[in-house]
Amino acid sequence: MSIDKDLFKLKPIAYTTMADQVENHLREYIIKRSIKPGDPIPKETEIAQALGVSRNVVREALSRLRMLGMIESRKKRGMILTQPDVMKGLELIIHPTILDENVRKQLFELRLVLEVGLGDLLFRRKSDEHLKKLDAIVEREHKATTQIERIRCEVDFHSTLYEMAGNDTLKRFQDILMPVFEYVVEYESKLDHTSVGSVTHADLVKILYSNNAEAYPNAMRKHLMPHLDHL
Amino acid sequence: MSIDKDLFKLKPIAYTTMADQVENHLREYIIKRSIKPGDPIPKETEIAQALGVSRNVVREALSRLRMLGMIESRKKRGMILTQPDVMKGLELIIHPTILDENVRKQLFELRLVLEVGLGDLLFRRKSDEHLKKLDAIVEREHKATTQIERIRCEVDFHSTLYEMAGNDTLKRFQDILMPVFEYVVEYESKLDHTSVGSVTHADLVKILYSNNAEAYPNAMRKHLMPHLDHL
DNA sequence: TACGTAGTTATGTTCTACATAATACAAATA
DNA sequence: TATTTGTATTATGTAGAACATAACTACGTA
Repeated sequence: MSIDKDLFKLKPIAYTTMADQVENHLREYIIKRSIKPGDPIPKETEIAQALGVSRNVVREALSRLRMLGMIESRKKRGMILTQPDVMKGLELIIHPTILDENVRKQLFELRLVLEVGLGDLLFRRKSDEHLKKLDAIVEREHKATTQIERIRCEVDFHSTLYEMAGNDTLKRFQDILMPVFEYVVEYESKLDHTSVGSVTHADLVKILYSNNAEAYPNAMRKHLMPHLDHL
Repeated sequence: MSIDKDLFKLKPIAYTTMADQVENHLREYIIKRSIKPGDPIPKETEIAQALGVSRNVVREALSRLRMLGMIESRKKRGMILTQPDVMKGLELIIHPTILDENVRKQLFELRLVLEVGLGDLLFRRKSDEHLKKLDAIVEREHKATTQIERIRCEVDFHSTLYEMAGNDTLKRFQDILMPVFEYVVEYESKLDHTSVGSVTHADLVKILYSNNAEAYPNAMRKHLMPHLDHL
C-alpha cells in the first residue's frame, strides 16, 4: 500500500496496433526509396511476409493510404503510388464531422485572413474574363430583390476571387471550407447590407481594375470589418 | 468494328469497393444520428451483419476513420466517436509524400497569403510577452554571425507571428506546411539579407507595437516582396 | 493474321479461429 | 463488511485459409 504512486504518473502508454506500424513502415518505405507516382509497390502478400504480419493487417494499412489517394490498386497490376490531392484529407474530416464550435470559429478566422492576403495573387493573375464575371455579379446583386439572391451573389463574388487567384490548392481549400460557413451566411443575412462594411463589392472590383495592389488589403479589411469586429 | 468510339469516352468508371461503401455508410450514420464525441458506435459484428458484409471489410473502413482520429476503440468498451484534429488529414498527406513541384509552389503561395492577411488577428491578440519575444528574436538576428543562425531567426520570427494570432488551427496549419518550405529557406540563404525587402523584421515589430493595423498588410507585403516577385 | 480460350496472378471478400484487454460479477479472505 | 482475488464475458486485434474476380499472358486453332 505504500508503493510510490509517482511510479505510475506517466502511465498512459501509447498503444499502437500492427496496422499502425505497417502504415508507418509503408510511409518510410515510400520516402526512403523515393518512389514516384506511377511506380509499383510490393504485393500484399510480399509486404505481409516481409513484415511478419497477416495479410489482413496489411490490407487495413493499405486501405488507409488508398483512402487518402496515395495509392491505387488494380486487380492484377498490383498497386501503384499516386499523386494524392493534398486537400483530400482535410475534406474527409471537415465534411462529415459535426465540428466543434471553437474549431469552426477558427476556420472562419482563417478564411478572413486568406481573403485579406489574397491581393497579390489576384493582381498577378487577373484576367478580363474574371473581371467581367465580377462585374456581372455586382450588377446581379444590385438588381436583386430577395435576400436569398443577395446572399448567393455574396458567395459567388468571393468564390470568384479565389478562382482569380489561380491557385488550385487554395481554391480547393476554400471549397472545402465553404460548407462550414453556412451559419455565417445566415448571420450575414441579418445584417443591414447597405451598412455592411464601408467598402462594397463594386469598390473592390474598381480596385482590381486598377493596378493599385497597395489599396487591396485595407479595402478588403474594411469590407470584412463587421466580421473582423466580431472576433 | 464501326462502333462509335465516342460511347466509350467517359468510360473510366468509378470503382468502389465494399470498404468504400461501408465507410460512407458510417459517415452518414454518424451525421444523421448526430452522434457526438464520446458517444459509442455499434460493434464491428453488428455493423457487418447490418450491412451484410464481412467483419473484415468493416474493419478496413473503421481503420480509416480511426486513422483520421474520428473514432477510438478500446478492447472491450467498443468504439466511441472522438473530436478529430481538423488538420490531421492534411498532415498525413503532406508529410510523407514527395509533393509535386507545382503543389509545393501553391502551398508556398498559400503561406504568403496567410502572412499578409494575418494582421487583424495579431492586433487583436497580441500580448506583451509575444512582443518581447519578437524583440528578442530581432536582437538575436542582429547579433548573428552565421547564415544558419540568421535563417533560424527568420523561421522563429514568422512562427512566433502565427503563435501571436491565437488560432490553434492556423498554427497547426503552419506547422504542417513548414517542412515544405525547407527549399525556400535554402533559397533565402542565397539572398543578400540587407536588401531583402525594404521592410525588416524590426520594422514589422514596430508596427505591431503601435496600434496601426492599417500599416501591417502592406508592410508585410514589402517584407515578402522578393518572394512575391518570384511568383 | 486474327480470334478465342485457357491459365496465371494479385486484389477483393468471406469465414473461422484464437489472442488480448477491459469489464462485471462472484468468491474468498482478513 | 470491505477489500481483494479469481472467473466469465465481451469486443477488438490478429492470423490463416479459401474462393471470387478482373486483367494480363500465351497458346492454339481456323
